[in-house]
Amino acid sequence: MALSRQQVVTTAVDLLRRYGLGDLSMRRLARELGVAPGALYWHVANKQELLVEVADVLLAEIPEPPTDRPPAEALTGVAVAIREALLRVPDAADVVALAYAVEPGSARPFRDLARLVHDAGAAASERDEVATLVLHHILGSVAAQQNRALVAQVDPDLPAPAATSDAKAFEVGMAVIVRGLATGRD
Amino acid sequence: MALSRQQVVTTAVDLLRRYGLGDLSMRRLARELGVAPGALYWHVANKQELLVEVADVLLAEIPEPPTDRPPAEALTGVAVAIREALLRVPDAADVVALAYAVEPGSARPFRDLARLVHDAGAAASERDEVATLVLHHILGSVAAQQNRALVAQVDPDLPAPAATSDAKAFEVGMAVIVRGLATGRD
DNA sequence: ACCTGAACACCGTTCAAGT
DNA sequence: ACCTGAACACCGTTCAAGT
Repeated sequence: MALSRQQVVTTAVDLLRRYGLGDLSMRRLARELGVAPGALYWHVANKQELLVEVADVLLAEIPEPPTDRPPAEALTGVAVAIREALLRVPDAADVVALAYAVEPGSARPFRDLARLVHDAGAAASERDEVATLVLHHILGSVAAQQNRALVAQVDPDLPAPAATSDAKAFEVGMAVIVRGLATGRD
Repeated sequence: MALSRQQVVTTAVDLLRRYGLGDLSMRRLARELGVAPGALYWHVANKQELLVEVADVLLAEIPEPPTDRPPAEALTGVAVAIREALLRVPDAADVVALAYAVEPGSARPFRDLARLVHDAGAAASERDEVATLVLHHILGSVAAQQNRALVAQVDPDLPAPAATSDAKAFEVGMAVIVRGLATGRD
């Protein structure tokens, strides 16, 4: 049966999940699908477009935030949930950052962030800016942890990964943001 | 005369500044230096090590913060200065993020950030965590703006770059952080 | 409509051999 | 000590030609 765009994207996500961005090449993907490399370009314009599609799949899998908690707590909750979801996929931070450059704010988790930032007390005029700050904190935290793991594979004379202290550091940052929000309310 | 490690790094920085990360290949660098690709590997272990060296050069060029301003203002000042310095070099955010994974907190501008975060009222126990938050905000902001410019080259049917609104958004984020810091003081 | 074969113009890295 | 030549195992993308 004929190859489909869906199939290409799904297999790409699978490859990313299993081996990381370094092994997600158009040629490797074609091999995985039992097809010549050129065939992919009938379904997808180029690799960048494919990666945006991959990022959309990853973001769509992030659970929606519960609605029964106070706003500040809920905001930290989604931020942590997004962070943990991305941490599970190798190089997810890089892939999502690229997608975010192409279509900023279009993914659902971003819109969740913006809404909760507003509920947590931000002025309407600052909603998107603060949501972006939270997003940068998430992506930066995930990228740092994932890149550190990647570097440690090659260069094993570095400080231990210490994932729990990364999580702690992330929450300290979120607490500062939440406090800054509440203070800004008028 | 023989090639030196310094020369390799300096030429790499030059290539990055002029053409971006996409044209900073070991082979292109060797050509620029009038040498065979293999020669580079006598001076540098691999490309990753070279990029860390390149990042160190970029960070070393960032001016030191003035000491005559109130701490909160000085903190925002360095953050803006680091952001502007990195914005001038294509793909600087990616390069610095990689270096940060290898040697977190070793570069001088990072230490400046941590010191000013402390002066601005953070508990000593939260100093590095908040400095990291500021760093993520800087790198995220720079990466978003630079990747957006890069994408616009290929895909010219997107919203205009709007660099000034990026700068505004960055300062809104810094204001939230600074407020969150002051509130946390005891 | 969908895919293959083959090419084009590249990569990072290694390593025997030269000077 | 420092570098070349040549190779190894790859890339992303294009495009005539096939079915």
